[in-house]
Amino acid sequence: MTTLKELAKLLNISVSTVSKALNDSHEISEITKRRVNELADKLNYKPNRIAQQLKSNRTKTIGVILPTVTNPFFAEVLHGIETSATKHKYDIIVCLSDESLTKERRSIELLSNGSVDGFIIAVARESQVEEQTTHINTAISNKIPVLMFDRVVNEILCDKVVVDDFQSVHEATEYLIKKENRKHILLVSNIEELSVGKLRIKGYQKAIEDANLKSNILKLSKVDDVEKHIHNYLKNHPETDAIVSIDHITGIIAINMAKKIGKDIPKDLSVIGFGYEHTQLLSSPKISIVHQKAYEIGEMSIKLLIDNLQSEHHKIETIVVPSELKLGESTK
Amino acid sequence: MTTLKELAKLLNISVSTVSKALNDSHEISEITKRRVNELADKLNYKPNRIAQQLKSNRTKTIGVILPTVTNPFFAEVLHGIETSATKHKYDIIVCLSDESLTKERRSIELLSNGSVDGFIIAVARESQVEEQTTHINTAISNKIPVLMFDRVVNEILCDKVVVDDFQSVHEATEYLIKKENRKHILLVSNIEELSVGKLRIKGYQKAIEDANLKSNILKLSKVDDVEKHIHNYLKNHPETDAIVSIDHITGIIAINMAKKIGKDIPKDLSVIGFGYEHTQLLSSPKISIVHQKAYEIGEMSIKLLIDNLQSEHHKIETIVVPSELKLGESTK
DNA sequence: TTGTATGCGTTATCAT
DNA sequence: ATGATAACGCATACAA
Repeated sequence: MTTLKELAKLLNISVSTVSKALNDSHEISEITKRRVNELADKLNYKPNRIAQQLKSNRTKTIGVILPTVTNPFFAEVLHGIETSATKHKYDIIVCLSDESLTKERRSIELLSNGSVDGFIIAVARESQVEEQTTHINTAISNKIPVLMFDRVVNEILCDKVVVDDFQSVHEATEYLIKKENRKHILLVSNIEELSVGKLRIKGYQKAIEDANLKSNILKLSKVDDVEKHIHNYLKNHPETDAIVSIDHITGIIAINMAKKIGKDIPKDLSVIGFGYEHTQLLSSPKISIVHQKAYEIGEMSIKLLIDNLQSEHHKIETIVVPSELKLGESTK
Repeated sequence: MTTLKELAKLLNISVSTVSKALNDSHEISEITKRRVNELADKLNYKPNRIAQQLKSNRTKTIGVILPTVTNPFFAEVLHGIETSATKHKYDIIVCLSDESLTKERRSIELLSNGSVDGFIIAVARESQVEEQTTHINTAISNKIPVLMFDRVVNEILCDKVVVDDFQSVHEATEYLIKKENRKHILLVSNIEELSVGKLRIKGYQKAIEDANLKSNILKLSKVDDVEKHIHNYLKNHPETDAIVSIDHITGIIAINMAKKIGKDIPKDLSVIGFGYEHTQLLSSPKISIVHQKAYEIGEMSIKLLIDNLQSEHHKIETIVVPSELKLGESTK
């Protein structure tokens, strides 16, 4: 890689003159500027980023810590983060916690040595369930700003970007009750132990209670055979006339199982799930979804964190990104 | 952040002594080592990574450039990359090209200033279609090693990790012909312009020709209404008794459309698609898939690239990661 | 207008 | 066993 020193030697001028010329300083004559720039172009000179970082004590890099990236929600958030970061001339270092507290903690510690200017985190399932989050506070007290999204720890004071979990499921459930006159609405969930899962369930329960209906919740742990459980439930509860899935997969399975049993969707049974971009393509009839604005969540996260990094007096805030009920063909 | 200088001042010794003590140099007495380490622990000292990078002229960071991360294949490859990189004590900077040549080129240029020690790239659709890949060669000639995976440019000499695209589809097609005695096999594709798509189609054609059958290919461009096209094809070609999908989405749609028409799967019609982890959950009956070892591809990519970075005389090679035909319930 | 000197934090070489 | 000094590449305060 070409350095300032090399350019200076070739041009028989000093390093600082070269530096100033390249930065278009008013101190330097137009003629030297041209000489310098021409040679720099010719040798494809690029200022060494590491040296700039050391000098400025800022990396213009953000550490992004995600539980997983195979879940399309986090993948799409990452998309938003990457695009927005690039626009602001920031790089991102990505770490995956695999839902493990240990990996999450290690990643934060490893990057807390000047590698990044700030963190964007969605807390690992394990960290959230066990309420072990001191490592996040450590980063903050080390003056490394943190922004949390989606999976949030209320006790930690930092910027947050969240989805309207309660509101969106409440709305979806109310839609089924009021617009479709459904009476026996099942909620299926495989994420009830997460903060977001709890909020979504509460949204469902509120709508159910307000309508004096009975709450029916089918909790499916990871290892369970989801297909079978849903199938059996529908067999044993033929009165079920609507299903709300609070994740991006069980809704599709529910549609498949209902069809198998002979239910007509949406005549006999409505289904609303969660989803993103291509989720609706994957079922027939096309599933109705609560569409989380994952990309926007990523965008907002970067925007807020960078404001924190660059503004003199940044004010901590929590932004709620509203979801959108996107009706497909699995509702009337 | 605590620095060597601060430790030195507090202990009334020189910076170099502190540095050597922390690096457990034999030159330093046990007693000073202990004094230094104790204070370092107390103040939570961590060597500044940026300074180390400048000094050593190595970042221990790899630039990963992906076309997208919402495609579960690339998401899972990224998972493998991240896990393996962490194991080798490397960080990854992730850039998404969004299938755009311009973005891909810009990302490479931006990171070719000392930010990373090497690149892992899956070429953007646009770069591959337009055969514009000089930016990749530029990186290589700048002495920044490059590894390409999945979407590969044959003309560029560098390490490669690829899937057995030809072989896997050939095998799947042969399975349908020989084991299931299928005679009218349709191939559906929305990626025929990619190198991988072309290879997969060739694998299909070879098997078809060898069996003296007729080749039927349904090419679906991105914007098309995939559901409708598949539906119409099946209506107009009722003799169709098997479908091979060479992506991770049209196979599921095909199953749904076939059921809609009244076909019994797998009695009347077999379906084999491409897929990963949870793809099989999404259809009923569970789809049979060519399972690409995406995680392993990521792992191998890191391993090979790091070998290139660290070994004295690395030998350029191409590794083929074999896929696995994973039968579900959509085949007999 | 140009050049010299200094420092960012670390490590390595060379005294003492 | 410890310390002084230089160097990585860049940017800037200060000197000429």
